[in-house]
Amino acid sequence: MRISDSIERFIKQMLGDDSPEIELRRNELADYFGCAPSQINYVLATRFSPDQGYLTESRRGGGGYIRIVRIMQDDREQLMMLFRERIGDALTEEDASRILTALKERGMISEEEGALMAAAVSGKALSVPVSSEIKAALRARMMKSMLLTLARRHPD
Amino acid sequence: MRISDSIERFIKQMLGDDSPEIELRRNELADYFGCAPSQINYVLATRFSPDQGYLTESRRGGGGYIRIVRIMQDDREQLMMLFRERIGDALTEEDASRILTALKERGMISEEEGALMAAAVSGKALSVPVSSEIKAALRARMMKSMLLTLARRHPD
DNA sequence: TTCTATTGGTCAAAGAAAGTCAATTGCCTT
DNA sequence: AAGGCAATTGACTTTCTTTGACCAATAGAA
Repeated sequence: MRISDSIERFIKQMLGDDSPEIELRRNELADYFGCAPSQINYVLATRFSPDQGYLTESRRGGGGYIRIVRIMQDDREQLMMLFRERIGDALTEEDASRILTALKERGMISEEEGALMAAAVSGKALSVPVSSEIKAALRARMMKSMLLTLARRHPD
Repeated sequence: MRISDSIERFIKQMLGDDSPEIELRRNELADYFGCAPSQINYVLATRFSPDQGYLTESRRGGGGYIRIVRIMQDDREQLMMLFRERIGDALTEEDASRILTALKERGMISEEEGALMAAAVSGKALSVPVSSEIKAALRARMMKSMLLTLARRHPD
């Protein structure tokens, strides 16, 4: 069996019912599975990506760690739907605005949160010399990242 | 557990209750935590800098001390200061994170808003093929845009 | 006033993680 | 058998922390 799959299973077990988030040492884990440390990053990238409903943060240096957060099931399903069907890999400012309005109407985000998110993806904020394709990709990533972050503490 | 974090917590606890300023002996503290005295300076530099809302003065020689003062400024003024002096045309992820921590500590933004903003400027959200200079410029613009949005709810 | 013990400051090096990326390997599929 | 995608590895990089050697200032003693 593939090591990556074992690591994936192991992490998902740790993330079991009770704890929606865990912290681990990259080197320890790699040691435990007898693989290269960078393989942990590979597993994280391929199986715990934002698009799959997970957030990861990390810190280097002494006392470093990797934290993995799983978004709640309910939120997750709704978000995945939203990600797949409305956001995808690119987003215009208008689309972003429409999505935010819809979320506000459904009471999923507050007025303030919506305003902040709109500010973040606004044309003004993104007025740097990059192509509009890249801007659209940026908006998509930012929206997903922000929505996941909110979902983390929004256990509906 | 990182010693620097313990020292940080310890100091913030002393500052927390009622006194907006405290005085401490560098050597005593280092002794207490069993670390090199210069580590106290490290903690001060990385966690109690002016843009994090703290001022420090000190005196050497017999009866020497380090004084740490939490500076409380008018919210709006604080935002403008950040705007002008702290955020220029470029911002690293770490700088952004420090600013957000400071804003949270002063109660100017909520935990959620901070997380939202951090998510927006995070490396993951910005992982599109553009140079790091452009990313830094983006972060600066986004932070300004979001801070302006916040400023609207802090009328004089 | 000068000397000295007592503080704190600075800076660079070493240590401790984690991240990145490209080369290789292995496993299907055709 | 060949091509392609997924997995694995390791060399190199970046970031954060800890330590120690050496420097600077100050109060008090001589």
